[in-house]
Parts: sequence; C-alpha cells; structure tokens
Amino acid sequence: MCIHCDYKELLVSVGLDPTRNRLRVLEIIGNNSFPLSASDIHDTLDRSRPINRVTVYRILDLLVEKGIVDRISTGGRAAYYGLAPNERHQAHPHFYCTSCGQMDCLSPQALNVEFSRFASTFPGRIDKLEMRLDGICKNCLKKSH
Amino acid sequence: MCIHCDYKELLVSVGLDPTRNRLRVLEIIGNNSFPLSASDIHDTLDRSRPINRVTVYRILDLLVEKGIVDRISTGGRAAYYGLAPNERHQAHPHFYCTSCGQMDCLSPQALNVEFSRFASTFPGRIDKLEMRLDGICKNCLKKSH
DNA sequence: CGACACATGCAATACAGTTGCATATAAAGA
DNA sequence: TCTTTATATGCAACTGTATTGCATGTGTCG
Repeated sequence: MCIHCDYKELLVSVGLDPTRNRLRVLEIIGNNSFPLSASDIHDTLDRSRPINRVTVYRILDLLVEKGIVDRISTGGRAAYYGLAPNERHQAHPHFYCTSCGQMDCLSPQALNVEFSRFASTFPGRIDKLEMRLDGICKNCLKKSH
Repeated sequence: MCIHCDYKELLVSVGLDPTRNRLRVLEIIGNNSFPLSASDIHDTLDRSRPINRVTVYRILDLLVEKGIVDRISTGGRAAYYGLAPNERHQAHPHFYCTSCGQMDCLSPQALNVEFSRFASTFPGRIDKLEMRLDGICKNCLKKSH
C-alpha cells in the first residue's frame, strides 16, 4: 500500500516505541496491497523470525487503537488489517470473496458515497464508515465454471 | 421491522417447514426494530420456552441461506441478524455502538450510495453490500459526560 | 551498576460458532 | 390406527479466533 511511508516515524508519531516486532507487523501490513488476517501476519513473520501470536495480536490492537491501522470485518470470523486512511491513502471499500477468503481493496470512488449531510444530524459520534461487498471473485467463478 | 409479514408463509415460500422454533426465531428477528445477536435471540427465546443454542444457530444459518434473514457483521466478534431486504424493506446501513454493542438501523437514504456503474464493470459476482458506521451512540456519549 | 518501565513469551482461558451423533417429532403410506 | 421415513432438535465435544495473567527479557535513565 505504501512503500513511501516511513514506518518507524509513523510509530513514533503516535507515541509508540518502534520496536522490531512493531515495525515488522506494520511493514507487512503496509507493503501489502490488500488486507491480511492476524494469522496471515503471524504465519509470515514467524517464518522469517519466530514471534508469538499473542504478541502479534497485542501489536495489532495497539496499532488500531493509535489509528494507524484499520481493523476490517469480513462477514467471516477473523478480522483483517490494513493501513488506516491518511493524507496519502483515501478510505475505500473492500471486496470479500466468500469462497476463498481473499479480501481486495476497491477504488475509493467505486461506491461514490455521500454522507456528510447525514453525519451532521446524527446524535452520536461517528468514528468510522465501513463498506464491504461480499461475493465470489473472478478466480473462484472460473473454478466453478 | 415488519408486523405485516406473515412469517409462516414466508418460511413456506422459501421451502422451509414452518416449525415452531423456526417461527419463533423469525418472529423475534422480524418484530424487532434493530438487529440482534444469536445469543440475544437464544436468551430471549430460552426464557419463554427452552431451546438449545445449537438449534438457534442452525435455524439462523438456514434463514440466511434462504435469503430471508441477513447476517450483519459488527466489527465485534458476534454477527447480528435482521430481516433481509425485500419489496417492503429497502437495504439500509447500520450504526454500531462500540461502547454498548447496540446496533441500529439507519435510513436507506442516509448514505446515498451509487454503485451500479461500478458493479457493471466488476469481474466477480457481487452478492451483498454491507455498510456500517461505527462510533458511540448518544446514550453512551451522555454517560461519559 | 541498579532500578524501573514496558515489550514479549507462554499457558490457560474466554467466546462464538460448528460437528457428530442420538433422540424426538411430524408427515406419508399401509 | 400403526409403521415407516424424513427431518428437526438436543447434547456433548470440538474448532478457530482472540484475550488474560503472570513470568521473563530488554532497553533506558539515573
């Protein structure tokens, strides 16, 4: 998603020590073009250098809490994680393939949503808008003829 | 959501025997103005007449599979369930309070989304669009001053 | 060097949902 | 009515995902 970001600085900017594991988790999320599950992240990191899965969960919680990573729900059981929107990366909807579990990012313009008028009359506080399309991706369509 | 629906007939129309438990599950979902979790549904039903939670899960799976109930994800761990859109009930976004877990239905016009142009160029199959706002509801805002 | 804060690991636990198999119930036919 | 058959339900055990408690490791400041 963002080979231009300085992840070390990003961590520091939200008040987190840039430990090796935090950097590793943030890099794998940031360098990927689609969101990953916690176990995707753990498995990948664990192969190159052992890391406990609890550590991964705790780091993900931290990054989400600090607002630099987004937790994206899937309709399946596991949450997925991607870089949070910022100046360089607009918020965007996702497509989730209910057959293979792959989640893809869609263009920010794909759904052309307009909700500022609604937000201005809503009595609660709105932190986040999540839009997700569910269906079958083209690869899985092909497999089933 | 729909005190006008004949739930018995709705079950039959999708090819399901209208057993007592299926009716009870569908009624509690249909008569509620906001989506409920599986355990909400089980707890409520169990109070009036004992029912196994596995039975509730299986009935929910059936109703979702047949397309008369929608499984709505929350950002939390548990799925919520509401009547699926039909002629009488338009699809609509939801608001999820991350503090108390209450999920509310929003007006179908709230987000004013337009995606038919996108859908017509998408190479996969799209089954469902889910839109969810996360935040703090007005009651929880009040509690925390 | 010593003390402290905090990052990480490990084991146990919690939570939501699923599976296998036994039993109950209801519809269909003799 | 009785028997057969299909399927709905219950119960116990299990799975995958995430969380908690506590012990240990690591890095920083005096």
